[in-house]
Amino acid sequence: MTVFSDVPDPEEAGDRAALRAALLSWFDTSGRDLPWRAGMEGKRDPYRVWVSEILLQQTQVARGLTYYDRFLKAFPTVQALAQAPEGDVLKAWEGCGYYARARNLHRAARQVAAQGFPDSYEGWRALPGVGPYTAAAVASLAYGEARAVNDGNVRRVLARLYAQAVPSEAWVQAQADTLLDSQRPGAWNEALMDLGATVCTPRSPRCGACPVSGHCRAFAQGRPAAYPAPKVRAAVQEVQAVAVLIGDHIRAVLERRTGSLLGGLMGLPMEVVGPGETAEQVLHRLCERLHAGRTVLLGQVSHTMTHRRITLQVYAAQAALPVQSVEDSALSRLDHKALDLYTRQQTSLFTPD
DNA sequence: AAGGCGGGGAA
DNA sequence: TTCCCAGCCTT
Repeated sequence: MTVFSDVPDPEEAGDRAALRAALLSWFDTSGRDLPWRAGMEGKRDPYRVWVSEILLQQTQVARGLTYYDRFLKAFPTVQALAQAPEGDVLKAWEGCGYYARARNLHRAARQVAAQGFPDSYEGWRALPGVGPYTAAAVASLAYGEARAVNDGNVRRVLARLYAQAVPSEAWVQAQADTLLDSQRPGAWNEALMDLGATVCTPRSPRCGACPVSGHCRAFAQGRPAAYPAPKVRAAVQEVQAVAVLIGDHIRAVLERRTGSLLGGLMGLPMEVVGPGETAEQVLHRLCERLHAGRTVLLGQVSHTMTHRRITLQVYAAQAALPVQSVEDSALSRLDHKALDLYTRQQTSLFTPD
């Protein structure tokens, strides 16, 4: 069937070739200059590419830049990372979130230090913390393997090119595989992601600056921002908790958190207020466990973590327990907020309202 | 297939 | 506020 209008058909082979050429040409002149992109195309340093990809999972590039520099200064090679204690690795990651990334990266570095770097998608995929996206990124960028990445940028760009409101993971991967430029897989993957991050942005895409708007169905429809449809997200859960500060904001009693939430980090002794419980009861339980006495309320802090909003009552207490250096420990933002109350409390003693 | 996992930027 | 960010792992 012949189409007489000038509506683009990005699923046609000739159009795909033109689209590849246009996007790669744009990338060669307008791609981002990022520190982990040093080295020859398709032959980058696997360690640096790997670290950057883990850091950038669910983390914007602007933020990743700071941590990349900090992390590589602390652990310049995979051997240095493998030999470091986990606490040091988490300290370098402190504030970046999703701390399982750091712990998995550390575990994987110990495997790589012993066995060498994998040299294929499948080999990378077997390392902890390396999923389909990261394996494809490292394989294409450091080894020149023809693997298409599928991340949030790729999903959005492809959803718009094909006007697909609800693109499934399988659909995105299939389109990305078909569109991949097998001659320059690394550059192609970066080009698609750069386009998504700088031009084909979520809220207000800059279609006037887009090198492939002529191939885009969403643009032809005049409503690029309608694709993809927003994802349904779980409601934020309210959580009440109680913590005690034994010591001060420099040295305090800290416990290692276990489980999936903030697991591996250190923090103030803390307990959640369960249903049907009062904060007073939880404080009492906490003090019994620590053999602590003489509590005084320091204040309250709140902290939102995507899926839950934590309201924390913080009490100063005294107990015969060893304190640790706050500066040398990896703490969550929530614990730093709680520790900040100590400084405010001291100040207010001298400058009452 | 769905939910959990941090913290912050942009609109 | 809302939505999203170079995703991965567990259930």
